[in-house]
Amino acid sequence: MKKEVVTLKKLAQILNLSISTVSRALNDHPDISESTRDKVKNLAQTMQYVPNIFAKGFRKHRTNIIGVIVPTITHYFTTTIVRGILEEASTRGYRVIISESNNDVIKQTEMLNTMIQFGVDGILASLTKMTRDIDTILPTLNTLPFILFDKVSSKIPCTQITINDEEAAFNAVEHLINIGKKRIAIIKEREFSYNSEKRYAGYLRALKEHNIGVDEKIIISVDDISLQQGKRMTNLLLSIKKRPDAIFTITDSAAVGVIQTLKKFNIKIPDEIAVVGFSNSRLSTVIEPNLTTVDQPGEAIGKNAVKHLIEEIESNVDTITSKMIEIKGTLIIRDSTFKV
Amino acid sequence: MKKEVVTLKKLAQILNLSISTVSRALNDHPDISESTRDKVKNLAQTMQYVPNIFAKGFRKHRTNIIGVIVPTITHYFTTTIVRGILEEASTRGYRVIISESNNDVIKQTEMLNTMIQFGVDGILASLTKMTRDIDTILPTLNTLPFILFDKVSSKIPCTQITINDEEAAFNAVEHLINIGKKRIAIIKEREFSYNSEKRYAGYLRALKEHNIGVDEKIIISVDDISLQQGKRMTNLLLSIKKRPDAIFTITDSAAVGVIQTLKKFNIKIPDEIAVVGFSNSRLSTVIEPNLTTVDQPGEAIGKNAVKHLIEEIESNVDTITSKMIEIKGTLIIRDSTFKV
DNA sequence: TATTTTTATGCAAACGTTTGCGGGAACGTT
DNA sequence: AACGTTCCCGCAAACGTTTGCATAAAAATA
Repeated sequence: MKKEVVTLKKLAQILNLSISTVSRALNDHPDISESTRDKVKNLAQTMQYVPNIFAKGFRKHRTNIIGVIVPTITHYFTTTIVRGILEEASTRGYRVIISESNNDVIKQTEMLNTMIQFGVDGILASLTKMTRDIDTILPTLNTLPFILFDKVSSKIPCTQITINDEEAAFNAVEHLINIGKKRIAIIKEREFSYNSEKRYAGYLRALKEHNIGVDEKIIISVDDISLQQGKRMTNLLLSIKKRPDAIFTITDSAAVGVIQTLKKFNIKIPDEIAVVGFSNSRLSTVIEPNLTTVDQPGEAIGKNAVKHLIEEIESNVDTITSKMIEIKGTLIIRDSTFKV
Repeated sequence: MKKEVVTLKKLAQILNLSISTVSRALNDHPDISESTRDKVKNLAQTMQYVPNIFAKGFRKHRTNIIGVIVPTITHYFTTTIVRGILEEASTRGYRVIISESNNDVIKQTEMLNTMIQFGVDGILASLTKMTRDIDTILPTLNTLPFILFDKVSSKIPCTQITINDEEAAFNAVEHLINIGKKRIAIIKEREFSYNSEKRYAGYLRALKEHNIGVDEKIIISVDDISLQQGKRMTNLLLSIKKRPDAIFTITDSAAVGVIQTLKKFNIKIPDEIAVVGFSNSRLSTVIEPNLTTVDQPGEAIGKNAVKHLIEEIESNVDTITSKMIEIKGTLIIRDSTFKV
């Protein structure tokens, strides 16, 4: 069960060198001659020396671990981001510990704290819906490198990585206009959701640039966007006098709910009502008609987030200028808006 | 930027005690009087003392981190397991580092090694498809606590946690028989997949117990089961003389492919051909007709895995008897097999 | 050759914690 | 009064690394 553990001391004894020399040799310290460096490295290799991470972290106050907090780990889009994070972190020699806040602010702050006291080198977070509670985040900002991704908040001064929500939504709505739709409803979340607001802004801009009036009646805000809400809100939209001829939802799953209830009422998609979602989740090619949606490059977001976080971690300057980085999402046109 | 860090030494100075007394007080050592214990704990509380995890891990050879390796993190079912793992680990005071092997054996062993040398207390793994390469796993078995979940292998002597694949598949196929199907095809993976084999066994047992002959022609094995493979194999099944009247796929996404191509040929589901999947993924209620499938309690699997791993970690006996734990999956009957 | 500079190495402290051991004080027992 | 226990607590070593400083040997310079 017990393996003989190889330490610097052991290597030093065998080579008749001091511990410090061995340490420096392995770390490519310039003071060490090439010959001894090689000798040391060779022995380390053959004896399978692995540095004790704890002694190391203990000395250098570095753990090479980054913490990741996401609201919901079961969302497909989130997992693609996580994949990007894991990959980039791994190639850069960092480990990743993950927590799921379940959209619970209390949990989220707990996680922040345990991660910090645990000693992560930096934190990557996608926020809970209740971003109003930014006070719970702010203290960590000047404790360690901290970067937001996907679900971000403009009120928190740190670098943030998102997709170009506004622009992507603009493109989506413009596409609806281009196919002749004039009365475009939107199903979005309430003000607290950063992404939702951005997409809403894109929606508004598209209408404005094409001289289409805004009708509050077909702007639906829900607390918790979901497939079920998509269904309910569609019922609501169908009940008003002047029905919309297109529905843009800020989420694929809501769009699925929309389509399902439209079909229930035998409403032709896209002729009578077109539907656009957001995310390009796996559902979008399974629902019929296939859903026009915005593909979000999750892996790219994850990789970028890690890249910037590690830059902050490894830079020794104190003041870091926060950057806002937008990764481009692309509109994917399918049958829910475009009849072949 | 720099926070004054509170250490045992600092507490000791303030209280006029020795470092060791403070340490023991915080760890509830019986040698310490109640009064000083309280004093120490109070001060620690107010000064927000947090133990340096590295000094601690360095001393005790414990990290309170468990490593998790999964083949694909974007699968919904996997994420539900991960959710269970995260939750259970968190409540038990463990952190979780995750890696994704992408079904690459080389990567998988690399990850095992980096996790071990990093110092995790134990590892939870769901295997790559190529479980034939168990040699890459065996060495870690007597290095540290190791438990398999979901994608396991009977050839590896360690405790394993799965759902009751055989039984669940049996139930699924029996259900098909009960609704009058007599010629039931199966789309499965090749022999290397443990889950697939188990489900296949359940399929065979159901046929046998109901005196239905086995026809090799409608037993389809593929290397890499997926939606596309579901489509292709359905085409193949439709091309043979005596068509099946039901198709059981060991995966939901393959079942979706099956349904999509059946619909393309205007084959009535379930009247002409019924379809059953496995997983109860989100797709199963979006595809039409809704898919009959087996719900797998991912969270329960994750929690159980963590529970047993931590038991192994914290038990000090050397010899651990491996257990095989099966979590029950339940058949969910929907429109793809049952006409309302 | 004497002196300075360069090169290569070793010594020892430090990081924050845990823990075996030793011992003083208080108490109870003869 | 002398002894043995029990109860608390402190000393100091140890874990494996890194690193500032010192220093011996070699090389370069005068």
